[in-house]
Amino acid sequence: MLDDRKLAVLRAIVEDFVSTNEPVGSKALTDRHNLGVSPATIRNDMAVLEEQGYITQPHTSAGRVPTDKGYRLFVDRLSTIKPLSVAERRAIETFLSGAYDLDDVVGRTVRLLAQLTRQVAVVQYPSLTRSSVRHVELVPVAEGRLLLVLITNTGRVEQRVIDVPPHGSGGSGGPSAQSKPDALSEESIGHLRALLNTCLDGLGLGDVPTALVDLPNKVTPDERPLAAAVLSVLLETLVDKHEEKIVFAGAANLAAVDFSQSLRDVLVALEEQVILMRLLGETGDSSKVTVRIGTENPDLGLRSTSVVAADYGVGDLTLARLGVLGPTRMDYPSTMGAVRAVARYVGQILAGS
Amino acid sequence: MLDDRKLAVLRAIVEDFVSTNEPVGSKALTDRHNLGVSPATIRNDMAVLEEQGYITQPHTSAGRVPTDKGYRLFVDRLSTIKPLSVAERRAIETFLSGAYDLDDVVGRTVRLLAQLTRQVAVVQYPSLTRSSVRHVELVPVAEGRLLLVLITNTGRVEQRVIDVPPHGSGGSGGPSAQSKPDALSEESIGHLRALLNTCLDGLGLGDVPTALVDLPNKVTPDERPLAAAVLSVLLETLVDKHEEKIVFAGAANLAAVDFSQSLRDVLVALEEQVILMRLLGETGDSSKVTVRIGTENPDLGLRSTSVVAADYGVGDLTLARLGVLGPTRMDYPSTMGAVRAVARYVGQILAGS
DNA sequence: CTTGGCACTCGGGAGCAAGGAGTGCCAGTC
DNA sequence: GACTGGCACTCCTTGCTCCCGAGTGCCAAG
Repeated sequence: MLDDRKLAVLRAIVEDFVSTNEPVGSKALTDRHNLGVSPATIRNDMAVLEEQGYITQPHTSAGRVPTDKGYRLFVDRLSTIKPLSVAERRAIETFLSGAYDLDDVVGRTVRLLAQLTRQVAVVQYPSLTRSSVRHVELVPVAEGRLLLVLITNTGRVEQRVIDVPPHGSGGSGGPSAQSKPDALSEESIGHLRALLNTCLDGLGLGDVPTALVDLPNKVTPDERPLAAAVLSVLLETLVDKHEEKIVFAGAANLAAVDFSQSLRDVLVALEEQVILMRLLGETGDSSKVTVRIGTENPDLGLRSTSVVAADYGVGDLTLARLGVLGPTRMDYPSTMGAVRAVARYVGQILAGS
Repeated sequence: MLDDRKLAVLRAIVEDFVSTNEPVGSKALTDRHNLGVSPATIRNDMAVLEEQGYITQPHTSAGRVPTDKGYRLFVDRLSTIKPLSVAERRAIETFLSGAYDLDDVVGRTVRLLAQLTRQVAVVQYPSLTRSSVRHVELVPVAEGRLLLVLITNTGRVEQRVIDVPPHGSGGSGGPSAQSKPDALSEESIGHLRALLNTCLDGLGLGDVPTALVDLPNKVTPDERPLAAAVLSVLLETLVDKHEEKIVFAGAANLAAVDFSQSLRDVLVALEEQVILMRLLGETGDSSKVTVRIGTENPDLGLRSTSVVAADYGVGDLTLARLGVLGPTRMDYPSTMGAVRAVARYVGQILAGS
């Protein structure tokens, strides 16, 4: 259906259009690529490509522009991911290895990716649900107040304040709870802390609720209100934070491209966590870069943008996704190379810290 | 120099131009405001205002537009801050009181302010240097690794990983350090934790370094490497985090305004922490809303934007600044009202948690 | 199947005229 | 002396036509 030369023509059209941002005509094609045939022949090929929906012309008497379908074919069959230069790799490595906590890793990653691709970068925080408990800490901060700190193996630290009722109030408090004036004694807290850590150490966050159902039965009646309060906040933390955090950088790069009128839509999408999540898409084949082109995106306002994304994680464990958002008219091979490289390095950094 | 009527004319010009975004002429003025005089009189007044530099005309035969100087006079003498409606106040209160940690407070605040003003909101995280230590926690997370958690009275939580050399290595290690196989025993950590907390509790962060200079002398020789490692990381944390974090939201609102060509400059500024810091400006009179108009801004790319900012804090203590960035053609009274209100509520929320 | 030639189609830019908004100025009035 | 109506003037904006050029589609010939 499409012989080799027609594919070569399509590839040439995509490459030329990406670099010049102008509809490309048959003459320009034969000039810039030595295809060995005359413009007239190219015209015939282009007519076929247009009929099949791979290219289109903005108006009669203008050159051709790839359609989403054309870009798709280009990405799938006509191009290979372009690896980064040695200098770029080294820059990534040194830049990322200077980070000292998770916020910093994510922040540096997103800025790096934006600068590397000259587009908008998006990075999702490592998922809570896929990581496991490394440590739980309880810290008294004031009268009747505790701070719960949850540390995961991915370096994420969650903190929440717990209000502990003075004593006797609440639902299931036994009569003996009133015998002691203060249930927040150092011993009670220490006991509970030890208990939590032995119960939960190394456990996946998804398994925490089941592991803790009978926690109140494992403590003395005195400590029961405290345990109940801690338990409820802990579970709440796991649920609340399930909605994952996501950040972006490089919005200024959008202004460089000519985004017709939809720039506003893109900015709106960037500020809506939910939309961004959907854009990055589901976790796919690990270590595979995925591309969503134009109308393949779930969002209506982003009809003319593409998303290049990949999973990242440590070892076999996928933690989250990161990617790049730009115009459909994008240098896919380079962008895919940058995304893949950054995803790998982030995994390494997270594994090392 | 400028009689009352001329001031009224200037006020009317600013108000009309803000709402219509079109140069305003003498006819339109007499139609929309009953100034009690004819267009011809207004024209004379406008000629004077223009001569003095308060207004200008884009081209002959167009209406007048306020200059930065004109806006300045308007803000300083011709307008009063417009308080929010009851419904708006209530919305702020309920929206902010749902927050559960500092990140969430700041995140909600910036989104709220952006939505309220329909512009770009900027919020600086509460300054570390101005807050005080509420608690220090040490948590062993792995062989030879500790997590240091620093909790401040403003709800900020800083965490850093500490690598503790196994034993004997490092500079000042005495020979006796080798007698014990593991300096990270529970007792050592507990001891150091207690020591840190008694030394630092309630101390301003700026005073931490001096309070800790002789920490190594207060512990047993065994614990000295540990203490030194913790100390150095703690001090480093205070220094590093001095460069304060700042976030923005509402970039999509920029697309609504017609920002000539400088949209890119604005986006660049928003992504540069340093520039944003400078824009918000120095802490001024507490509880006073400050306005920077157009060229009064330090940044060249923001010649046509204004910044409305205010301090926020708990009680008399100023913690940081927040504000709004928009075109010079902005509804100053309403924006100032929103900024002031949000700053107050954030203070209350921070005081309560 | 490829090629050169040729007529055709549009979009974009230049040039021009009409329309309109707004000003500045002047002489007259209260 | 301050305000007002009138009037000429400026210059932006809009709509229009015309022309040019890039690029195509088709056809007949190699």
